[in-house]
Amino acid sequence: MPELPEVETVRKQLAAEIVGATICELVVLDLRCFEGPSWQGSEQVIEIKRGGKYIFVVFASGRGMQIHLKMTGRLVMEDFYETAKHTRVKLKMIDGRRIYYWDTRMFGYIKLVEDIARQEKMIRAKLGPEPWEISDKELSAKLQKTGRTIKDTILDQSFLAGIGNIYANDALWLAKINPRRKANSLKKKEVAELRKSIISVLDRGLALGGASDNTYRDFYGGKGGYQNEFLTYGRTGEPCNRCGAKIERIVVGGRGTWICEKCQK
DNA sequence: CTATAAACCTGCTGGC
DNA sequence: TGCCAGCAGGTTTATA
Repeated sequence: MPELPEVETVRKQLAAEIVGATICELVVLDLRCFEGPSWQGSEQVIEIKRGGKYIFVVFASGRGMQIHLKMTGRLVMEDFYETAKHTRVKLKMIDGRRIYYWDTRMFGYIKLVEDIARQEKMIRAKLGPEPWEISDKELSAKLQKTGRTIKDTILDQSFLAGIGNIYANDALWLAKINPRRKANSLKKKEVAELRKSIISVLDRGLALGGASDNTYRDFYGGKGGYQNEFLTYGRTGEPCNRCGAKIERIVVGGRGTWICEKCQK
């Protein structure tokens, strides 16, 4: 699933290809993946930003696009997508190149807005800090305020931005914390370990270009590499990398959760 | 405040 | 081989 490392990988690639370029047409193939007015004229791209799992494409005019890949969205510029079954939106540039928004399940979208700076500000107001923007002390204080499970809490985008199910599972395993623990029961040492672990798995994901467990692909249509290094995610019955006990699948907060019961107390 | 569930969707998998 | 229930999980919205 596109989480922070996957979205950041796409953002970087998108920026490298289209900052400075001009988009002259946007064709909507499925209305469910598009919001906003119909496309008018040409727009030069000046910057591609990211907040949590959101991408913001900034135009010189002040207008722009907010993009969210949700579960199965892909932002790609491979020719294959010109005629692919699930291509939902096409973007054409004056130099002839094309960008496609592809999404099987259509949860994601491209949203065209009049004032992208204002839109970005609005979204950011709802997002918590990214994991490296918060100190152990601040994180401890925030966690003290909630009795929810630690896994639910770190998956909450208004608490911390960017973490999804893959990295949440792996970070908790790395920190040796049971996902069912209440957030306010974590000791300071555990909070520090958790923050370090979250940053560690996100950095690893970033270094490998994300996780392509099933549907995720980068801007060039390629796969990431993190799926080959999952610590727990989806590894039901496989041995724990630390102690060799079997990884078990449980459900926390209604979501699939993988843990080593022996390591994560 | 918290918790749970449904809704949005399609494709894949497991059981029979 | 085919059918169907169940599952995948980011986010919003509704309900308890």
